[in-house]
Amino acid sequence: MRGGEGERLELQAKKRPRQARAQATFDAIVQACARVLAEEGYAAVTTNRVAELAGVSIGSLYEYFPNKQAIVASALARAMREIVEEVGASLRVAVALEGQPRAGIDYWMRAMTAALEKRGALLRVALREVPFLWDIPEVRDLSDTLQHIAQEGRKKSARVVHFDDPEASTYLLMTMVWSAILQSVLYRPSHLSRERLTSTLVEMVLKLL
Amino acid sequence: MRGGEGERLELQAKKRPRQARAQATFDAIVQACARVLAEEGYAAVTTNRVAELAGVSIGSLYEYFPNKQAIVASALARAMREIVEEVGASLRVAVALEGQPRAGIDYWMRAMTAALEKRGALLRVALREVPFLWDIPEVRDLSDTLQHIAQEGRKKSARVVHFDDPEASTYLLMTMVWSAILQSVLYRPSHLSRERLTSTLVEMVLKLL
DNA sequence: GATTAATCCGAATAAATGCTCGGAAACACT
DNA sequence: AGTGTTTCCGAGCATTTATTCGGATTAATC
Repeated sequence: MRGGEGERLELQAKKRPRQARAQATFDAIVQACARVLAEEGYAAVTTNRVAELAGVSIGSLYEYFPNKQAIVASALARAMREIVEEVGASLRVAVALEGQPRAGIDYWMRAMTAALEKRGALLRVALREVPFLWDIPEVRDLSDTLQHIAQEGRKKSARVVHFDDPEASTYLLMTMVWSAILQSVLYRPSHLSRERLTSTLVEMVLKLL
Repeated sequence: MRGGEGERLELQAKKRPRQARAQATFDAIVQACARVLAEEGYAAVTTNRVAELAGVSIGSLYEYFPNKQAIVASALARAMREIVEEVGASLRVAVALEGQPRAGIDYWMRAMTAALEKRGALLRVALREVPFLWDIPEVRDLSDTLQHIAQEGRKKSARVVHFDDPEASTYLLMTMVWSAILQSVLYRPSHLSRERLTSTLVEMVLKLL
């Protein structure tokens, strides 16, 4: 019942399922946890609720996870890996559109938006309510991973950021774009449509390159 | 003991302290709560802990607050009001520096950074761990308030954002700057100094105006 | 078919903690 | 000093909920 400070939490899954049946319950648990998180919030994630929704017994949870946090961590780590994969793939497409910078940037912005939008509810809860979020390796590394992706794109592209400090400006550009998209997904500003924001964002990025 | 979904939480203080003695305990409670939040995290905020640190009895807490959440809400609302005030004040200074846009932007960026930095630990916990954060009016309105401040600055200044959609681009610019600063305060990227980031940020903003 | 290992079950346990309530103490006002 | 109001106290109640454990059930292996 501790929170998110001193204690070292065990966030790894306990044991690998060996039989197919076991793999199914393992997945059911992780998936059920993700659903409760997204639909009911972190406070609703009780071990009993997750077990119930997964259709397994409470005892089975502790067969594969050392504690509640490890279940949540598994669910969130999975989502992060998916996001990184989608964002990375979209960058490769964008770079392939070398000839038309606007089209490339546009595609990339929209892909990032889609990747976050698809998991909006989950991300909202994760970022706002999960106390040990930043103890999850996949989350902690996300920022750096995105930086790598951005650097990679810059190197392969003809366009370059031309400011005094290329590293700092690349970092900032990526951070700003990512934050703006995330913000609009999480906060859902009512007076400005997503479409309007995206196209304006593309303009701004082009101007900064 | 509920979390952050369906239930309507009472986040207002219960009753106003009438005597000076009472005002002192009221303040002590709010301040103690802020300290526990910033130094030990939300999970450490138990009614007993706050009472202890405030040097009052547990019973006294419930004299002025209907529940635990109201105490946390009071502490955070106070911080938000202070931030808005500081950011607003710094904008007025920046606008007064009309002649030198670079100096004005620079001053403003640094003031925002300072305002957030000063409350870094508190903000980190608030944004990452407090489940009902967005039910607090002062927090919910923060984004809009910042938008107003930005619009105000734009109107009073000679420089204008020149993109197809002035409203969207102003919104995005403010969001991006705010997010980037907040991000760097919360995340503390080790490989890039605060100074480096700030000056680059100033460059970028100038380029977008 | 017998034996071993993996998986699943769920009532019971144990601990944490938000909050109440009856009464004592301090204060304001006459 | 007397009276009513405000403030303060803190042991105890009530509830929630993470986790255990002994044993039943099913699958793999010989």
